[in-house]
Amino acid sequence: MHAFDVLGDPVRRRILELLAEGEQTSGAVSAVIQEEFGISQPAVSQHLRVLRENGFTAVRAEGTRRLYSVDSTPLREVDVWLERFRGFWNQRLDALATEIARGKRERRQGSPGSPNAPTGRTPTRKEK
Amino acid sequence: MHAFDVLGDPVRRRILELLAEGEQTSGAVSAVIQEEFGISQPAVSQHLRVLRENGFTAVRAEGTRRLYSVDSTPLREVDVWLERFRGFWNQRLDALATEIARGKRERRQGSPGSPNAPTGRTPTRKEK
DNA sequence: GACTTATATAAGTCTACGCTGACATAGTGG
DNA sequence: CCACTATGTCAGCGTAGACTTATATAAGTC
Repeated sequence: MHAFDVLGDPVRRRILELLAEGEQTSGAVSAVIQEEFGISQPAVSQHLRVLRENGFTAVRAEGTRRLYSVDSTPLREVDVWLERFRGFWNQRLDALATEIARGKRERRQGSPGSPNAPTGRTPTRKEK
Repeated sequence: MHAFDVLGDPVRRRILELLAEGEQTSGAVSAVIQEEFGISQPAVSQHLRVLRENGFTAVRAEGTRRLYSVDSTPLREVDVWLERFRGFWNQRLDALATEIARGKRERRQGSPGSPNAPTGRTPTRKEK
């Protein structure tokens, strides 16, 4: 299974965002996700299992609790996949700089269209 | 719709890989995808539409043909999302360097486990 | 106009996946 | 031992999305 297949779900992405901030109990993760996405504890647990089984998280027991931490190794796969597109970004930035320089020289045109601002936070399923 | 939602499908990822190599006709893309994934022309066309409508590709007409090119802007969203995990990669590399140095000093241990090699090419749905 | 090629769209089918409620298992403390 | 908390697992359900076949539309040729 490819990393993108795992990350194709907004709940799992959100879980990883939460774990990126630091190790957390299953219950704490579940509380946030239940609140944000309006799904049940077993649903969250299933997502945790997908992440665990695909290497995105590590888990250790502490009494009755399970503490989950992120394992970012599989995310390298995403980064590697992105590599083929990074050249395009640089080209577009170069083109934009050229356009701005031309705009300053000519002093007649309106401002160029601003690039898309990426989403700051993953939208919840409720918002879709 | 988040970029990861679009990229959560292996066909769409493969299409983008093909387009990253250069502009192509719908038909050419379709031929490769049909061969690799064993799906029909309309199925490929539907995926192209998802990509188009979510800004991942640009299309221009040339006679009866449609030429598709990649627009990598939405992929920035993926890159930004990845940002929070990059620190972890560096930590692991630092830890690995330390481990190797320790290994050389002690001269008694086997070689440390090698990191996961990322997949070179996206697996096809047939292979799953 | 009739025909061809190119490919997008429409309408219907099917199943994988994400969900649920119930409950099993593990651990703790009195 | 019992009651409780924590959370993973089970079994079943519903639907979103990926698929199909049929065909509409666009462009070009003779």
